[in-house]
Amino acid sequence: MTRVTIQQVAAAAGVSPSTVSNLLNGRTNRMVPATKERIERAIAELGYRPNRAARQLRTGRTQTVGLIVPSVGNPFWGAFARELEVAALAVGCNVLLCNSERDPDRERRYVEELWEDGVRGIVLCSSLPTLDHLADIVRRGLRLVTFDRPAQAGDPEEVVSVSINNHVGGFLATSHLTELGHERLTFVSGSLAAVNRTGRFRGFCTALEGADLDPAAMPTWTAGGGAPFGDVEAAQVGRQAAHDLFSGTVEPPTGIVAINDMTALGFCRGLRDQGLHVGKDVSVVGFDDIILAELYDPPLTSVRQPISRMASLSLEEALKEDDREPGRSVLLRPELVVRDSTASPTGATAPVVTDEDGVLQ
Amino acid sequence: MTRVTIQQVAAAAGVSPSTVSNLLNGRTNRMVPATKERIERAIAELGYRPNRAARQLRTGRTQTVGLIVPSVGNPFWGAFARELEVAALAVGCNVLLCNSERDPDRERRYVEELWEDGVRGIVLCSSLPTLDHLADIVRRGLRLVTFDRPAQAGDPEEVVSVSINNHVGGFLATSHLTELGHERLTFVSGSLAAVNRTGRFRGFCTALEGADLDPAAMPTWTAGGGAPFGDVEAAQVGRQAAHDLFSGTVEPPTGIVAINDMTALGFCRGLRDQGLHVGKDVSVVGFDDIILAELYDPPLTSVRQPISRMASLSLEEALKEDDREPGRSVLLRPELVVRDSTASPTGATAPVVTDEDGVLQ
DNA sequence: CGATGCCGGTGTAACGATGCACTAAACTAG
DNA sequence: CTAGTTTAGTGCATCGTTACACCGGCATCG
Repeated sequence: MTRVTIQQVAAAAGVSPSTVSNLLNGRTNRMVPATKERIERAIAELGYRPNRAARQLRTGRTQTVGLIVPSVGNPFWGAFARELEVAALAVGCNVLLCNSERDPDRERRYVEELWEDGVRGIVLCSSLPTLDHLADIVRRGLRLVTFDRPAQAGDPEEVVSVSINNHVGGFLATSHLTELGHERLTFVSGSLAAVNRTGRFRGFCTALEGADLDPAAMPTWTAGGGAPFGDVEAAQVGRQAAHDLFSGTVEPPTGIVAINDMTALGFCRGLRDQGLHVGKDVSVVGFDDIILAELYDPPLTSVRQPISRMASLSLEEALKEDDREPGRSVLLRPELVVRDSTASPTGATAPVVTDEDGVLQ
Repeated sequence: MTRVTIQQVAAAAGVSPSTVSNLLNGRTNRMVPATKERIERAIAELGYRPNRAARQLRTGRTQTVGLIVPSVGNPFWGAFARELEVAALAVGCNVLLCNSERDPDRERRYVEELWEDGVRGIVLCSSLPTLDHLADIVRRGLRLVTFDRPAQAGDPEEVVSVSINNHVGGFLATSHLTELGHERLTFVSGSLAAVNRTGRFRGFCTALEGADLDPAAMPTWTAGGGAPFGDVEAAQVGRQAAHDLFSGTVEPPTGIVAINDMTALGFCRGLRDQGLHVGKDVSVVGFDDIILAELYDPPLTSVRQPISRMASLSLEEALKEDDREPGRSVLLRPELVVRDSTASPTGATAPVVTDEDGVLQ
């Protein structure tokens, strides 16, 4: 019931608390092996566990990293959070999870709070175009890693970013469709001025141009500026898009590139609302390759993010103490996973199916 | 950069640190309004924020609750985590999230760690049949709330539980199918000896009996005892089940009740693998009503858990200080959401069948 | 041989907030 | 007017750990 303190251990081992502390902090070179062993035995026998609060009070440090995601209700972020925790556990860290709901105020509040709580670093999944609202905290020494948001021109240079190459991702998704013969494509995303969105859209345009198609001639769609859709509501965006694009007078597209899988799935749902069939009437490519992409009917073609690798990298950067390499930006290459939601616009050809396990542990 | 301390505030307000502390802890009756105001102004001007570590070291308490879920990679748990955070935020609490991956060791380690870190309470999402591995910690004063796991006979009496009435849920799902005219039903779940599973299965049986059907005569399926499927792999379970049930020599069921939506979706995927159509050839009912149930094609009929309400309740119980009402068990009523994955068994006759005799119960 | 350096380890003052025990002043009652 | 009580606020020890400064003893060296 009463917690064991370092003094009790010291007493039991016949040394001073300082020596126990030295052992605990890896300064074993300052003691003879026999002493080390005595202390270790005492620790084991008494079941001693250092008191974190005391430790933190003294050092100002924690073994915790903060993770701020738009919403763990979104399977992509849930999966990422899980991977980050796995990585953290492996190096004895804790993850403190926060949902920003893409609210800049909330995001800032969380960053401040985490910083005040002395986290070692923060992995921030934000797509805000600027980090101005965090600049001062970063300057004061916060170790910040942005995920899924490549470094931008105006960012504080101390910030490190980890993300996929969105341009390539958008390109892969789009050229897959053009290669299948599609000539009328639409890029579907929420109205959020998200950074990853512009990259993906640029890739979309590049691929179109490569296929001698004019991006400007494509039917376009963006969420109405009004409601700033959250991450869980991403599906709503897609559904709305399908309704708008296929119920108007304008000739609808035959292929869709969605900003993420939730939006893509929502879009598929919207098509169904109107009796249209994904992979036959319309081809849809998603982004992220969440676990549900493969389960969907039809299984969704998607651009996969190497989530596990990205989680380790993010953690690593968030924990780095000194050898700061400011402005470092890690861009990983995404991979297109072709499934059944895409086909030639004739609807006749059956595409290749790549079935891979998406999960690890 | 240097953090503001309570002393600096005290100096600025011309009082002693004790008085500031008194204000901070709501003991405002011990000071004259003018003083209170002066202190408040000083706090605002200096931007003072109490140091949590120091506070915790002194008091032994936190404003944190622990949440242990099988895996936030699973959308159901992701959604729940999000709701709990919303509830916590409203009362100024933090949530420390941990993924147990349904590993009892990991679960125990997390509980211990959280307890040592002084969390105010823990919301544990475990379906383990016994809580013996946590009994001693609970006796030592841990405020433990189990979610999605109704109280069991051998549980420590201090434990409070919040969950839906699984028996009712299983009953609703199943009687929906029998009312549609289905007479051959199978209950699909992983092999985990999860508590919610038995409740749901009992509801399944009750409903069958109510429709004059014999549970024992139903084609059964349970995951092979070997691999203990995790939560993210729940979909695999369903897919496997579909393969087994519809590729053998035994006459397959026309209706399925799955232990949760992920399994249900996996099952649908498995049906598709064999060219069968959900809602036509086979009816499928899921459990949880995750956001993707509605997006699926066809939209999935599912038993909805009132997740938001359950989150507030869980938090409330986890934070309660004194007025313990031991062994309290809150059972909420689930609700059936009928969508397109269920219909009358008019469909064509099913293929031939094999037998994978897993045993239910 | 005295000085120097190193090894193995200890003493102690914090880190920042809390809350009990205490008190000076003001007020109340008899 | 004195004793008792309330009001408004203070002093100080303390939570458990850390890290810097220090120290005695022994080996080495010029």
